[in-house]
Amino acid sequence: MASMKDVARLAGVSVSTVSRVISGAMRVEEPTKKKVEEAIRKVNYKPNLLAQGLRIKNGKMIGLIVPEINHPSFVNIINYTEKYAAEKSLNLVLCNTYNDPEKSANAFDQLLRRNINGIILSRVSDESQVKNLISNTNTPVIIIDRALDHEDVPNIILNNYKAGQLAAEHLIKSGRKRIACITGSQKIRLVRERLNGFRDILQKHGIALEHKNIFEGDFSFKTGEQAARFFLELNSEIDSVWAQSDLIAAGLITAFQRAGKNIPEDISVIGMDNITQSTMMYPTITTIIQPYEDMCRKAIEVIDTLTEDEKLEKTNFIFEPELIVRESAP
Amino acid sequence: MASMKDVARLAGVSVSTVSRVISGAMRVEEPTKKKVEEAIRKVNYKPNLLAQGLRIKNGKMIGLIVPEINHPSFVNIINYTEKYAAEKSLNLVLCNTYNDPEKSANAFDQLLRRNINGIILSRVSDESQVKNLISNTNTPVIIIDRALDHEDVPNIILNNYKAGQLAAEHLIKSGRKRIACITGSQKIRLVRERLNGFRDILQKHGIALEHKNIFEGDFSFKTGEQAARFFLELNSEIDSVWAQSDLIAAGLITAFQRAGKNIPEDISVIGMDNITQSTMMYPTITTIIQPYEDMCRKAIEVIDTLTEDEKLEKTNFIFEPELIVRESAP
DNA sequence: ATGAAAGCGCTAACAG
DNA sequence: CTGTTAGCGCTTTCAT
Repeated sequence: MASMKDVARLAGVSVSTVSRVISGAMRVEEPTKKKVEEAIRKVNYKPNLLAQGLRIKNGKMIGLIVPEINHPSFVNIINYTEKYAAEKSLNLVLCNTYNDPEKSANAFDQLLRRNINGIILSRVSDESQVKNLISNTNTPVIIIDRALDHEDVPNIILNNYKAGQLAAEHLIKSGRKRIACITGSQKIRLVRERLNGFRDILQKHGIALEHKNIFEGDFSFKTGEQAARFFLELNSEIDSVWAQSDLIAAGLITAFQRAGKNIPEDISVIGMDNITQSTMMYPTITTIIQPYEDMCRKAIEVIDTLTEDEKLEKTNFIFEPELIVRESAP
Repeated sequence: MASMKDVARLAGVSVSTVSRVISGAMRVEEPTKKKVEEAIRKVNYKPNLLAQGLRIKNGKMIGLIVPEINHPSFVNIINYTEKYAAEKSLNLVLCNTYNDPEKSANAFDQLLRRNINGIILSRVSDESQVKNLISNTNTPVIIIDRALDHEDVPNIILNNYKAGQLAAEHLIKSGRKRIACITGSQKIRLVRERLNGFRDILQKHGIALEHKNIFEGDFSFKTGEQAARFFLELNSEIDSVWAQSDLIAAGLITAFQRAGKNIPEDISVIGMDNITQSTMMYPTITTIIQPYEDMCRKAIEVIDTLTEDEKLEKTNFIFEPELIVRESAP
């Protein structure tokens, strides 16, 4: 790869002149500019990003740390983060932590050592540890998809209470009465918020969300299967379920079908996340959209303004969910 | 972030000494070594990777270029590539091209400008363009999941002919006679190879793969739906199908179910790829495994030995597929 | 065994 | 407007 020196020699100017025509910031005489540009073209010169990054302390990359790659929600986040990073000519470096605090710390370190522009943390599991990592640096860090009680750290989250409300309203509107809910771990704040929104709307319509109709698991397909088995064995008379993730919903639906139930006739199911898979089933899954694309765009945007040393007017960004009606709960 | 200079000052030695104790290559007196190590710990020093990368011309990263992120096969590749890269302390930088040649070229450039250790290209669409990109550099480039007729470029591929054979053998063994196949674009070599393997085995058992029972599309869910509609309208009497991707298989199955067909009783379906989703359906999809994990591990391994300036004994790595029997074709 | 000095490729004063 | 110089943080001769 050609370096700036090569270009300078070929154009008969100094490296600083080359640097100037590239940056475009300072004025350069037309003729010299032309010479330099031609030399650049001739040797197909592209500035070395490591040298540049070292010098200006800006690696032109953004780091994305997720606990799991092969999971539809994170795939969305990865996809959109890459998209909007690329739009700003930032490369995406992707780190998987497998929920392991040591791997998280490592990833964090590695990124900082690359003069990274900013780090996006997705679904961090251990709140205290994150605080530790973050406090050691002034590199922009932003949390997406899970709120953190920590001033200064920008949070990009969904209005999860509203999500629960949307689900409940739809079930009620379609005449369902014996309603169940399958949640992720209730240690997670957003899980409780979703549940509260769901319960409040039901209550408002005089329907109680019975304790035995709340099944707590994680956001996985397996949880959906387990929940279905649980309700079947209980001979529970539920006529509808809200699953707090589409993966849970998929697990539920297939397990119910296997047991001979018809979805949505016997039991209607609403999911959440609008993962790609939710349109690739029979029935397709009625779900609540998380506007991942908007959220990721905002994340990149925030990092960008923070990189320019500008202040952020606010540090919490809340996005609104939306219901999509499909076959599993018409 | 503390720099080497800070450590040196604190330990009362020169930067070169610090560098030496870190690299561990050269001998350093015990006492000085101790002092340096303590200083490192005290300021929590970590070498800056840009400076290091610039100096030794080794960015300690590997680049992965895919045409699409939100696709189960690529998710697998991303996942495993990250895993084995991380094991060697290499960061993964992920680039999405959307099958756009210009974006591909850009991604390629950006990576090279980062003194990247190696580039993994997945499912490149335009062969000629890739050759162009590759010939301009001596950075290791390896192609995964699609063969390229280009000496010097290591290829990591599946034995696709064998995959077709496995599918055919299973359908025949389970007594199916009126057999169909849904393929990706037959411009792609691996598609033709799969088809050949499939056809050859059928022929060997005296079963013809009729032309009207071959449906050509792409590897998508939509193709599966279209194919199902095609066979239904034709009132075709097929009793089994091999879909060249699980996504196609999923499209087929749901579309057939919607039309009242039972899978596998009426029509049995084999897919390919073993995507996560294939176990999350009812019925679960019988499929052909691509050993993505092994393939990605090999990719990293190849880049690693090429980075060490060692020669490669061979440049083509062929992996063997495996049949997994599940519900859709017992 | 250790330090001084050069240089990776770039940017940013500072002169002129 | 342009060239010279210093320096980002590191590794690697080259001396000692």
